[in-house]
Amino acid sequence: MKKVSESTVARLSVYLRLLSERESEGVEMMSSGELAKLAGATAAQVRKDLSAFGTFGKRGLGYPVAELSGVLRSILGLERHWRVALVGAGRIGMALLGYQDFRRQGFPIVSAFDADRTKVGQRRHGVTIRADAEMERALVEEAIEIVIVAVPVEVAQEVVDRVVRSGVRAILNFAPTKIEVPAGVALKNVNMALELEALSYALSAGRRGRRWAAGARA
Amino acid sequence: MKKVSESTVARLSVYLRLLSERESEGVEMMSSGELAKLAGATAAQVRKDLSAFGTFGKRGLGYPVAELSGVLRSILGLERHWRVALVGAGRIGMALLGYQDFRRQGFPIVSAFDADRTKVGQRRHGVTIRADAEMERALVEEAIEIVIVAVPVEVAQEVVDRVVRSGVRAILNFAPTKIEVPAGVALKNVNMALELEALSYALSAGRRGRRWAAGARA
DNA sequence: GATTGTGAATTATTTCACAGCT
DNA sequence: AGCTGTGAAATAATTCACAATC
Repeated sequence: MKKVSESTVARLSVYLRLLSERESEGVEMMSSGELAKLAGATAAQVRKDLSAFGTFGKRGLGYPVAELSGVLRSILGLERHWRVALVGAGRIGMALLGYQDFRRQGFPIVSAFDADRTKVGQRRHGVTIRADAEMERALVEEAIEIVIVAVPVEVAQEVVDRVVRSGVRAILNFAPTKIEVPAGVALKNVNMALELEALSYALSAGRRGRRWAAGARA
Repeated sequence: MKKVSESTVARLSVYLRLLSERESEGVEMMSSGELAKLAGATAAQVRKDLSAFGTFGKRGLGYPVAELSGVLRSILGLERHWRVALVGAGRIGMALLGYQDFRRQGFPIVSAFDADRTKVGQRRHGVTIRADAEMERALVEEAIEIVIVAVPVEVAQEVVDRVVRSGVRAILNFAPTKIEVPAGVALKNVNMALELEALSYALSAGRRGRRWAAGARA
């Protein structure tokens, strides 16, 4: 089994989305070229990405759409649901709580916590917000597997440390700050400020007449 | 002027945040090593990143914090405010409207649009939501420079096309789909589903005993 | 003595190109 | 004939290592 880069994993998600669409349209086979075109990649890249996990295509024909969807779903661990908890029920947290797509895609938010007394006890989208102090116990008892951290920058690292100590091994962080996690814990960041700044750079660099990469990391 | 990769630009944002913090604490000089440690990079990388834009350090001493902050702010185009509009006032869009940090960081959302009749006319966080049909004209008249697209996947490309035709050259897309923009238009994506799937992959791969990159793209 | 700036070396990622199936 | 799977080649990103400078 080869080592797999983060960009490869990101592309697999994209491929899966496209394959699922086509599958529901009744398409049965798809070539690496077609898939690449839709995904904004090259045919060779599609094949290399897949080749890290096995050989799924039929030479001369392409890939069986339904089968490959299944394989990708399995590789990405999307055949099951993951129990997700939310820490921090501010504006972003609340919006995520209401975002039904997460549930549909296999990431139901089953618990939510906040340090703000006035928020505790409120029920939102089927989840009752509980006190921050109850977090550790609940994460363990409810077998939470992924935690979404949407707390202010100042407390983000501290909250992550507590989450990690509770045995959670996957964290999605929305706080715009560098978070440290021990090896064996997966961390992903969503940093909107960073993306806006990259746009600001592109606009400024453009005006200065410098060429820049119009980034398309999906 | 060397070409600058997207990851370099992302790191510049991180450096700037750290430098600003230290600056407010009264720190005057900082070495590439210190900065790297805080940023989760290497000293050489910090120096390489900066060297693409000029030479700002003093050998034997490090970098003057205040000066370098200023330089980075200038490089990233953060010395000015950018006029931002929001298209799509659903859960995510509304949350972004209320997110005061954007305003504070120089990205005030000055206009918002939605196709939903019932939302039009509502005032939220100082911005009145207007009809989708008014978008093109408003983007031009109000000299909007960055548009945040938070509409459903099905209409995202279409909305982006309209935005681009209105002369906007920077787009932050929240719809989890591949968006095409012409050269000269900067596009950044925030795709929470993708990040969750990467976490799912990491958890699954971990269980399978495969090593994986616990990605820390900030 | 410490730290920068930067070519050279290394490592990672992407693309090429073609033998091998269907 | 068409398309995959994959080594080899090309390109990109990162790290090394050291002369230059403060």
